[in-house]
Amino acid sequence: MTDVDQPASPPPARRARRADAERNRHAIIEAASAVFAEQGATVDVREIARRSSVGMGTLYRHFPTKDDLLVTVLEQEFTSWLTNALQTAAATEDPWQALTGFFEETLTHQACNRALVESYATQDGPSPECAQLRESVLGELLDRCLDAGLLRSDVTTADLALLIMSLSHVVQATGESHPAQWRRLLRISLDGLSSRNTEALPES
Amino acid sequence: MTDVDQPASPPPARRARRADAERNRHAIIEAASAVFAEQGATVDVREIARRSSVGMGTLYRHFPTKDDLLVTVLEQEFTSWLTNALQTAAATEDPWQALTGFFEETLTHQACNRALVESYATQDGPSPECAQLRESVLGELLDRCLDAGLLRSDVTTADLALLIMSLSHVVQATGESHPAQWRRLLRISLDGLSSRNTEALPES
Amino acid sequence: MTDVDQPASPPPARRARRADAERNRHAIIEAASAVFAEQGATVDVREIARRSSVGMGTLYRHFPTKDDLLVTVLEQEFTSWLTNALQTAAATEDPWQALTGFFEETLTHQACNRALVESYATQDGPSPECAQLRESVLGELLDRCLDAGLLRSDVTTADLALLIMSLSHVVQATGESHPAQWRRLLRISLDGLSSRNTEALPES
Amino acid sequence: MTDVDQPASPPPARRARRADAERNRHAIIEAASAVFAEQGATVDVREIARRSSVGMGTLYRHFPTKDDLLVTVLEQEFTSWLTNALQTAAATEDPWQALTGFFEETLTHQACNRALVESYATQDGPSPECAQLRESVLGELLDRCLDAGLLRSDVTTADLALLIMSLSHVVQATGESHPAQWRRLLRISLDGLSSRNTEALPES
DNA sequence: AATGAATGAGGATTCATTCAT
DNA sequence: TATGAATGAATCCTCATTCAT
Repeated sequence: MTDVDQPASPPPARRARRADAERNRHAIIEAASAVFAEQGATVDVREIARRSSVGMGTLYRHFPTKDDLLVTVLEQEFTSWLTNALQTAAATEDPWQALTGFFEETLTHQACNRALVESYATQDGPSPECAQLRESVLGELLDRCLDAGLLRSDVTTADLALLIMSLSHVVQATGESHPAQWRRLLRISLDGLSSRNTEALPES
Repeated sequence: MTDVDQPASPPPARRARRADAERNRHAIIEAASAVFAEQGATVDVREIARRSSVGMGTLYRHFPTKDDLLVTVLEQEFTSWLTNALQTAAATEDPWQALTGFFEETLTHQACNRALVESYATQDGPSPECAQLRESVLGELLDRCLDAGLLRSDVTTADLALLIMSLSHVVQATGESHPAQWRRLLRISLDGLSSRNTEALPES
Repeated sequence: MTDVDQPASPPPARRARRADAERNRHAIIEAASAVFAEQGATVDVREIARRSSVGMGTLYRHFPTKDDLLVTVLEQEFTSWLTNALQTAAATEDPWQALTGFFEETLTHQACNRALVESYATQDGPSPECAQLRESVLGELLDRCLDAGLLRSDVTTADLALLIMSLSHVVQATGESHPAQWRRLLRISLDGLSSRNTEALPES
Repeated sequence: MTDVDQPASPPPARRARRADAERNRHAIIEAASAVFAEQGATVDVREIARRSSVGMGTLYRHFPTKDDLLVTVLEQEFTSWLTNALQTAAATEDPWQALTGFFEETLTHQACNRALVESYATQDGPSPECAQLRESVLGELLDRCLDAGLLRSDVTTADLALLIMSLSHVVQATGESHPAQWRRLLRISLDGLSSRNTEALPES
């Protein structure tokens, strides 16, 4: 009776293989994530293979190109970042606090990720999906603040995105030597966004 | 006495060599400056040799390392930038105008210089001398504004330097697609610096 | 006795396995045949596995080496070619017609088979059996023509075999751009074989 | 008096360098020629570098691509082959003898050159210039024979070119084991070309 | 002092074959 | 027995730097 609907006790070999491969894939992404973060996007692919204890062939089976791997890693980092941020923001009642917290957390996290920050240079995110997700997160945060009259009325999500990008570079540059310095810049920027400033921003 | 004013008929070979060498050095720096600006610090050294119409040997005689050349170029760009900025600032009566003008000009100029902006990532200037020079320029601008009560009283030159760095990245990233976007960020940042914001900045 | 005609309700696993294996083997050969023909002997083995819907392991269980597979495919193609040719020839009364028909058909068929034509480069057939079979087919055709006094008396089967080989390369090289060109060369060669030419061929 | 117009006794360094580089270039081509001939176009570039006692960089300085090197080698071999053939043909009074001799020599030479023969598979010569040159040599030989009424009147240079190609493969395949066999095929083909055969060739 | 050719260690990617499930 | 993931040596090409002339 209790066995009804229970899938076959010894899981099919197919599954097992898949699980192993999936584990490898994860190991690769994990290693790549770490290595890219530490050394930037120019690292030797072999370093990633080594760290994930995987042969070159395996790596290239999962990611046909170094760049594919990089994009995958960045997408994942982006997504997890934004997903977390969304939850945290949703859990925060005060709109201003939500916005501030989002910046704090974002910058704290991206501090030591070279590849992530590098990626800002060429695009505005690793993929359209990520850009879209970021757009919606920023839109949410922005709207709440705007509705509460806390921000200049003409601030856009693009402004916020660029703010993150530029402050990320600050975090990266000062991280080791002056780990707290970027918070001053953040404060300055946030103060500049506040509705206390009434003059219109220039057209983009 | 008799030698005075005698331009030796066969001009001293030494001097000629020197002049030649100096000309070469200049050509290399000029070319490197352009190439680094266009393509970033990763360009092939041969491209620089080609553009300066100089052999590799000559290039390496003047600059024992690619990095030496890069540093020299950056130093020069830094210096000329800051020197000009100093003059312009001195010629501007209004302290606030001096500060904003400085940012405007700086960012406009560095927009298309990839290597220069890249260089912010690793250090806060190519050399201590440059850092010192920047320090004094920023100090000058800052002090005038502080004296006039235009800025938050706890803003530092380090803050200003990082602001330039962060906005430079914005300029670089948006330059092609949205050439005017960075001015919005600049306005936001400057507003955030103004003494209208009374709260103290966090300790660095 | 009682067992006769009884299709054992649970069909013997052994036999089923065998049948499956045989089916796989066929699928592999079929796919390999197509792929080798299209792309030559250098194709990735994975392409063959893919096209035969079989895993790499299965493929390598049946053929321990890529080359084994290639040889098997070539043997089969050789055999079927020669078997057909033998039948056609037997059904053709006129000896000369039989010979020319053989060449026509052979070359038409091998036109698009890259691996087959490539294979001529290294050996004179994929296996001794094939060589033997070809020998007998060519011998048959040759003898009938010789008996009828249609060919130079010192033409050998080796000559005919090499003629096929050489014309196959022509077919391959001109197939796409000048699909009819090889028939000119064939005519020339056949005319050169005819007994109209009385001079002896050089010793090999 | 005798010194007038004499270039500077010690040849300028520039020349020396050039000469050395030229020597290297020649060494590379020589080595590549040998290696390609022996092992075909798929050899490792390093083997060529090794045999020419040159670093990889030097090789790639002279030939930006493995294929460039191959093409250069083939062009050179083609050109020298055809140039020689042209001279020999011009020195041969009898048109038929000229044609025969051309085939003999050509096939004897290309016997052991794998890459050269391979090259026929994809194109009809390494470059348009070579094709043109071959066209003119073959045209010359052909016309003389046609004028003398020795060949079928509808034989074309394209027929001759394909004949060379196809017989080259024969030479290659039989070279080691039956070094004289190809001459039989050659004789057969030439006999097939002779005006003794009056039937028209099929349209191409 | 100038030239530019030479060097060779890397770096990304492929593919025949093996092996755990 | 079938599967397809894993392996890693091999391959083409680049580029900072050195060196003979």
